[in-house]
Amino acid sequence: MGTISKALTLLDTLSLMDRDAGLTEVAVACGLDKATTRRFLVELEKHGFVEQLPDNRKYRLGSAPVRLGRIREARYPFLKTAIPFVRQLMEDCGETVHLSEYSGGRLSTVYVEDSTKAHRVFIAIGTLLPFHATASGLAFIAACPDKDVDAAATGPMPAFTNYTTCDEASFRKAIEQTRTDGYSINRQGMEAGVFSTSAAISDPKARPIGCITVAAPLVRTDAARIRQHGLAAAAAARRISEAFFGVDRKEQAALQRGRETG
Amino acid sequence: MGTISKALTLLDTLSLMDRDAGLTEVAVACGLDKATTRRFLVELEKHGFVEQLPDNRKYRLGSAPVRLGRIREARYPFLKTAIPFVRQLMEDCGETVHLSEYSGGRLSTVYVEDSTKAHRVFIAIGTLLPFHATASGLAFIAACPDKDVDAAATGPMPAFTNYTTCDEASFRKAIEQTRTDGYSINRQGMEAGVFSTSAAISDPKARPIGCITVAAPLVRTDAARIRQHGLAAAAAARRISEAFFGVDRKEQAALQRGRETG
DNA sequence: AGCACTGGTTCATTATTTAAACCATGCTTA
DNA sequence: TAAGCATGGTTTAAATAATGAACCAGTGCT
Repeated sequence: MGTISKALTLLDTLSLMDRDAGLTEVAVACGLDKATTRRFLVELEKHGFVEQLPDNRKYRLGSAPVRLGRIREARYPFLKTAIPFVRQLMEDCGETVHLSEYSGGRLSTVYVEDSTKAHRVFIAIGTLLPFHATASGLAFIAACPDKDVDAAATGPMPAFTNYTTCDEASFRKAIEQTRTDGYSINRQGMEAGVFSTSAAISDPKARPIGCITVAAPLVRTDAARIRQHGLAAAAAARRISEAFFGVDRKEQAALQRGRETG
Repeated sequence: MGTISKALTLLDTLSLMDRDAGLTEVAVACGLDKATTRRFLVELEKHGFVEQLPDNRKYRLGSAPVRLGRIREARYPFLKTAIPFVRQLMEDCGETVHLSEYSGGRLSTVYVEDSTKAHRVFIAIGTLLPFHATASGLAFIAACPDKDVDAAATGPMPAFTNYTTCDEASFRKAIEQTRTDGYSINRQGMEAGVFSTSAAISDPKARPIGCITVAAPLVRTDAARIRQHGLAAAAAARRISEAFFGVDRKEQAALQRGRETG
């Protein structure tokens, strides 16, 4: 593995830790040598991707990503575009809705709109969504070309609960179902007591870029309601796609013009 | 320079380009070999920091930073805390107000609240703010220990306009003035026709972490008004600091408790 | 067809990264 | 108070990965 990959993996691991971490702690979490870890941390810190607290010398995620993230959002406002629809879907369903984006080979949660109900599902931003064990993953993969389905189907499928689908046949069946329905369903595959439905958000060439997912406590769901959530999610996904790629095209054109004349 | 630094510099250059760039374009912009550049881009893409458009093979900033940025903000909500005060300051002054953060050895703009006036100052998110040529940089450095002032004072000071202060003596004088006033002033040092005032936002141990800056067209300013903006900025900075480090401490404590008991 | 550009790849050379052993310091405990 | 131990941080020869000149292949233009 290249050095850059290692460093970015370190950054990733650090970002998934739920508190500031010491040097050795980071080292063991990444399976790297202490000296190496430190060199990485120092270099990452120089660019603001990591910061070391002056008080206790612990490390944490720095603020450079928020700057870059803002730049990206300013040019390619996926979140900005999607958030209103996420909120709307949450209000329509009354359940926690989350938005995920595909990036770096993985699907991860980038925004959550919490249900206002007392009994609700909690999801942390940054959560990774395995393809086989979540509604989001299923919806995403189902929207991909068959070769990606095959890759996912033949990869490892760790079980997170007793309900996780871990064999290829069931997985492929779920994909088929998702493709015919237009939305995916996952029943307690990732977390016990949670029932999710999801729909992929795709670009104009039908390449998926992320998905929008409704996560409800099992006790509040039945087949009819799930179907309702699923259809609502699919509709929201379609609307986000239109809004996003609509404005994007216009903006691209405007930028282009600006560049050519100025 | 280490490989990681080079890669992050590439990422940085890419983020500062105002459109998607081809391989060779990126390579020359970074002063790297084409092969190296490509290796970097591929590795960065694997982690979502860069994405290659399938249509024209051009590269652009990826979405991983927005995920990491969201994680950071969820834990350490600097923007979330500061934005209301930025907005308030904009309304009070009627001028564009921007918020900057120190990270990776540089001060950069992370948020902008545009004035509602037709004739106003425009600032792009991600803009780098040199210490000697901007009100923000001055405010920040003035809030640092003397050794940092010395480092900045003896470094190179490129001129951006005819008004930029480029000599050590004037720079030090400006720092002194800033320290006594509690806010900094910069008159056309970065851009002709722009007059800015800024105040540093510091942590409880008086270490600055960023600043808040009012940028007005020269024609709308006079000494009294500038002073007014400066004092307002200083007050806003203080309030942000209180709000931020107030909630932060509480959250830290809550997290700590959660960790210990669970 | 030929040219001038792209994006992308190869491979011997070269430089960086690695990790074991090391030091220094602060905290806990005997 | 002193010893022990965990922590952050540093050094080194050995191992590994980065480098870049030369290369191929595709595309659009003359």
